[in-house]
Amino acid sequence: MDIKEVGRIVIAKPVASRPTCSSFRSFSELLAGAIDASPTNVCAETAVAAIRPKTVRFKPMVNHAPAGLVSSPAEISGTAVCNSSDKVSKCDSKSTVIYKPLAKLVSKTTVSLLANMGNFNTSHQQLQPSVEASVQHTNQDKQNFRSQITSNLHQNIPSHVESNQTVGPSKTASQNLEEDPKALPIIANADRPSYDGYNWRKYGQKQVKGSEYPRSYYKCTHPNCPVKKKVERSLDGQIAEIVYKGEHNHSKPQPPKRNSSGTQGLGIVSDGPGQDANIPLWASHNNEGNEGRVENQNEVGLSARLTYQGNAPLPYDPAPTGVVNAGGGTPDHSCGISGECEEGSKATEPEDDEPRSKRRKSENQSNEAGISGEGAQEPRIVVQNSADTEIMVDGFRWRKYGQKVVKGNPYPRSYYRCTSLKCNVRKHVERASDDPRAFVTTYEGKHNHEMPVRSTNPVASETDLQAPKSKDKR
DNA sequence: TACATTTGACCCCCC
DNA sequence: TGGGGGGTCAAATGT
Repeated sequence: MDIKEVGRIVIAKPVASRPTCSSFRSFSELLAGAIDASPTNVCAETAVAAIRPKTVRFKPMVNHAPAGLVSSPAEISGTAVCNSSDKVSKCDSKSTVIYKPLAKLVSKTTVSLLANMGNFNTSHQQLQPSVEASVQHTNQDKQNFRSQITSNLHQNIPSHVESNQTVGPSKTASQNLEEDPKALPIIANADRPSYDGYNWRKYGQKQVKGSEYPRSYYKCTHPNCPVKKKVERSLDGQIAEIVYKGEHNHSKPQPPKRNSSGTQGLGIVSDGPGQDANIPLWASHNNEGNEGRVENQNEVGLSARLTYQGNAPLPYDPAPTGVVNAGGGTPDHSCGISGECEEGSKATEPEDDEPRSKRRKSENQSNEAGISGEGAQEPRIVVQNSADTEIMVDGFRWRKYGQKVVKGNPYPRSYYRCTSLKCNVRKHVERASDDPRAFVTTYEGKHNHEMPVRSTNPVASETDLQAPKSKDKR
């Protein structure tokens, strides 16, 4: 334990003063002692990094995937110990800290998210397996809902990795870690892929009326790409809604390629630029920049939603089944993850490209509120396809147990419940009555379990997740 | 030094 | 037509 303590100190405070402790041994030694099983070499390297007096920024550390995610001292403390290859599960994303000795901006939300992500593997060694798994999974998903897989292979790759429970991300998704690009180390260089697979630059933030939290505005960093998105947070600081505007005129940025060592590409930057946001990649794999609305449940119990304004279908959230087939902008979205193509066809309608920014938002909000109210009433549900629909969205598995046309909305509302035992979380998804392009998902309850698939944890972009900053910053 | 983020101010749209 | 609010710009600031 002592050793552990020592290691903690070193990592957390890579200051020159540290060596004063007479009892200190070299970091590598300590590590070696603490971790018998782990390869000494690795430890040594880690130690060096930790001790390095100067602050090492996350960006460079692309290889250490979850690095940015963890910043809490506790996590940090675990880093040294965790490097042992055998203790992957325990180490999780903590190792990240090593690269970020300094306290970085991590919102409470992020912290909680991270906590939820406890299982998320952090060290690249550990990650590698899971990452690959994720990638494979991703590819599979793609195949499931994409016809143009070949051309777009890169698009989904980042998604899963990123996808960690964000928000919410959320970034939510969030991812979740979508929000603070800075905190989200991986892949966060010039290109900061968010959970939706694209790179965003924040160009504005504004306090919106009626919202306690600021709305963040992002632009796709791809040259000449007109796509923008705005991320809103709910009262609890979680990403509540992400609205995309415009269509990407390019494919998703090539995700960092993982070399044989599997070090690269581990990082997932939440949209937020993350942060954004936070919508989990998995949820947005198909989010090819189009407009539509998706939602991400970064935080359990959170009612977050993702909206696309424009032609684009909403690929990522299977719930809005209709989205997938939307003929609009992105032709490549064949069927949703859930494979509910049929439903999609029902719900799908030709969508205009006309951006409806401002008004749309307020309208959607009102719709959402209305929806929530109805949901509470437990409307009679007509069960359809109850057996065949088990989908994974936002990192959780959902089973569709009903669909119903509710009053005031010509579009059917689909009801889903979490497939996890003992979990009573439910959600329903429907198109906004006044805007078929918008999907509103309402969650009820909180998950009492972790995400079934770690690799898909949404990571919210740090930026979006951050608590509203006071203007005194300057 | 370069780049990203922050944030006050301005512009535009809708009611 | 004016006011309010959302969206964007761009200088300042941070990393």
